Amino acid sequence: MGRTPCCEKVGLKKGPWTPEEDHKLLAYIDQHGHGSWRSLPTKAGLQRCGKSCRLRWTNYLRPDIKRGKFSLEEEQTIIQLHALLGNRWSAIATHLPKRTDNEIKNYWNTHLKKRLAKSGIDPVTHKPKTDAGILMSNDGQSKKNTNLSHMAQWESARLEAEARLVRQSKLRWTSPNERLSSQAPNFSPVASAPFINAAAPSKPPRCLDVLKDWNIVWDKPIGGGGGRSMARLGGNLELPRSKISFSGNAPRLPTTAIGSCEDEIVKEEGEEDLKCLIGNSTHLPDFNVGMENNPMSFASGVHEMTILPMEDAWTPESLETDNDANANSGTFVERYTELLNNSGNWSCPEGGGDQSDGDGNRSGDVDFYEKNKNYWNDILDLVNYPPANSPMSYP
DNA sequence: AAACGCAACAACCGCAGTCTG
DNA sequence: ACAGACTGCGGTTGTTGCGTT
Repeated sequence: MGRTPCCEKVGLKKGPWTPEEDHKLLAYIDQHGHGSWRSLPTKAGLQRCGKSCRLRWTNYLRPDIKRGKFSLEEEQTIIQLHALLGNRWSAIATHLPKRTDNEIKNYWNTHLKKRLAKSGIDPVTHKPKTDAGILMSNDGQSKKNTNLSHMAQWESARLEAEARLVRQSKLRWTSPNERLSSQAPNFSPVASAPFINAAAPSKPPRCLDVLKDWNIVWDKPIGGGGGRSMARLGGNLELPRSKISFSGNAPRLPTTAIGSCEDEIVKEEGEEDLKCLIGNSTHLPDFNVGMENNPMSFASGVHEMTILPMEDAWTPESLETDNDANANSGTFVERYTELLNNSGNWSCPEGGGDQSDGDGNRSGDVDFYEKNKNYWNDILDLVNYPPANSPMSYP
């Protein structure tokens, strides 16, 4: 289907906005609201197309925009969310109050991406560059290869999950009941989806579906290989694992160790922190999904996965102790920063601190779970109770 | 002081999804 | 159901300012 241009290009001004133009636009919107962007320029006396006005307003003139240097917390959030969401700037922006997607995108492209690259981390995949052997320790080539391989698998799982998410997201919103459910106050769409309500009417699920999908996909071992021996991702994280019965064609990936931040060589300012952040960014929770007993089998991916009542994923104590009380307190950044600060035992470990052997036998399982449980409870709170309109909770 | 290169940021472009008549 | 309008989004480009030579 052909599209007409958004506006008549002839005679319209392009390029940087002048203060006079800004003033006109501000004054008009202040008085009338923006209404239809197409008709706005004419009404406001601007020789601009509506799209240009909208962008100027959205990215620059809006009163609720914070400008200036990004804080460390904001940088952390961007990196973490970028690892999680990729170049979904609008989604990332919803968790950075008063920052626009355009600003975040620019900051990423001009600052963070370069810093990651200098740290030997591929800013696209958030994994060590393949030529970054120097970043690895002397533990041996096999470990290096394993780590890199696992990171690649992780990324593959992530992409796979996102692709399926996109394909199937529409299916989630087809029935009137679903639409009604989505209107429940203080519930993100994912949290208020009808199947969730049916399964757990009093509590939203504890899991961002993408995260769940990643874990489920990633968690399932392939071809034996010792099974799901390690859940340590990026840093020194190992997580309690779930057992999932696939009835469909969910992708199966091997599970091995992944690199930690222990092997850094580059030590420029901020880079160590960045590497650790990346390590954390791939720390995804594992959910005790309990598929064996769930009548809704894993037919084909995200859609089915979202059926699961995620209360099952956590211990009763975790449900009782941390979530509801804290679910909506504090901004995402505040809580995320606190989260990072409180997760030092895996965020950038000295010497790696591998919690698992290669055969899937782990020492200190319970302790580790107890230590990290709150971390993941918190992070799930963050994704389950996003700011209004947050795509973290589904479009 | 001028020229050049680079970084940072604003703005544009075009695609895709949604809305509406 | 369809077409056009509208909007959101991400990639890319253009401009500007600053530092270096």
